[in-house]
Amino acid sequence: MRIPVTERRRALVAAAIRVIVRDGVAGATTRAVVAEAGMKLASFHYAFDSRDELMGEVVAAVTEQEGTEAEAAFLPVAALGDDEASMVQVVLAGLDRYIDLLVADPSREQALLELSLYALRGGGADGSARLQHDAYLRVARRALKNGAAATGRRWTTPVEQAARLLVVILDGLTTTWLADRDTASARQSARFAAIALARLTESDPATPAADQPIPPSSRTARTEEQPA
Amino acid sequence: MRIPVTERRRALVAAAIRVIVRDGVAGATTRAVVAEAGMKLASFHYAFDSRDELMGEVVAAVTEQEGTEAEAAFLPVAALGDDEASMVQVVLAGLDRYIDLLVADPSREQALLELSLYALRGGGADGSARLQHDAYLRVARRALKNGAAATGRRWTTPVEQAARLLVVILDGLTTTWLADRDTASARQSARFAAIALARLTESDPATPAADQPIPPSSRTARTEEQPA
DNA sequence: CTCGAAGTAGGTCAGCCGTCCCACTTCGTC
DNA sequence: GACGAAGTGGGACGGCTGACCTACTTCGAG
Repeated sequence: MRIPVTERRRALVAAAIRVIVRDGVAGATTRAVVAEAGMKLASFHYAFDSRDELMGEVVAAVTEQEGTEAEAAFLPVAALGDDEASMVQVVLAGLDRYIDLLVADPSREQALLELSLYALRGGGADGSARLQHDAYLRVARRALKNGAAATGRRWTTPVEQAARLLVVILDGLTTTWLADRDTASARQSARFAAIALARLTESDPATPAADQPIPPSSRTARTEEQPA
Repeated sequence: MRIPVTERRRALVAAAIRVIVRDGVAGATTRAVVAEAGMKLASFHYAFDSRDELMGEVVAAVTEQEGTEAEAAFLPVAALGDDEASMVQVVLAGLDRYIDLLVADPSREQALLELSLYALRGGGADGSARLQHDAYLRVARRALKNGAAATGRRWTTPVEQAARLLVVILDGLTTTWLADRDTASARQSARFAAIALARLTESDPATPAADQPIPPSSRTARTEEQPA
């Protein structure tokens, strides 16, 4: 089969991610990756100079796709009232949606963690671990801004700090759930975290509703979509 | 040199931990470990049946020693008043002390994370990852109980839930700081977390002070020991 | 002193790793 | 249809891995 280099690189990165999810970073040998991609070993070194180069692209690709997924988990918040309880619901809905993702595909999140540690140990020569973290921070900041806007509230603390706290919570929820697989407890922890985050907001007198005016009482809860 | 097997095992486990801290789990080959321990390869297979057996003991040893360290970080809390602010100080002092540990020896905490993921992937045939997590939970529960007792407060939420939240926070602080190395932000996150945890307590009318009666106003703050 | 057990030394084994290489085929271009 | 470039095939390389094996030394008990 004749495949242009660009597409072959893409296919190899995708195959590498699949292997890493299945067997871990240590299992992602050049042979395992090309086998997963249905290629020959020579094709690998035709598309990439080295395994490290492949892993670098893997980290980048995974970071990007994780960012968009996390964004999807946190973005679709229905506008609610501007009381603190509504803010709790908004944050909790996002956290619960993230836990859904985590429970649905645990080995994926574990692979992400392994990749972070790999990047941290200088695997990605540049500070790719830092880039990964920054991407999460950016998503968290946007999500928190949107959440506040949707409930007509504002942050009483710099959004950067709140966003970092959200990342801390997300990371903690992940590693802890991976260790004990206790979904109910994870949701309980998420509830506490949501309350804590919501307390960092107050009703915003300037913008009582979101940008576009929304009937303030019609669309209510509906955050109970039987999580597990 | 003639060394009894038991002690040789201990020495090899210690050497393995040192290698893992320095080069990661992947770098902990049998040869690297025996070189670190100043032994010959044959001595390794005389003391251990396989590398997996070694790694099992490494995980167990690290779990235990981490537990005692975390306990040391959280235990020495001076008794304070029974208001919420005091409770915040107590929790924050523990978190700050943990961050001190983290900043002082980052590669150690990273090694711990790598070992967790290794154990998670069935490296430790039994659920050794679960055991690790349970050990942390136990320490967290004890620390929170002591903290409440020292300030004459009680938990309005089951201590198990609060302890799990503390573990979530600890894990999150660790992974996040490892990614961005932003100590000031980490302490800021810890402050939010401490406030959130302290809110889960209330003044306990039954025991206005700790077990031993302590002058309720004399010893105050002293939690500002210039952290970093 | 003797003798078996405990521990040591050094070499060897098959297997997997990343990387490289050269002969081959397929393609686009003139 | 010729020809150089782009891409493929299969094998080979040295190096490192975990594991093993046999000869040797040292110890403690009798």
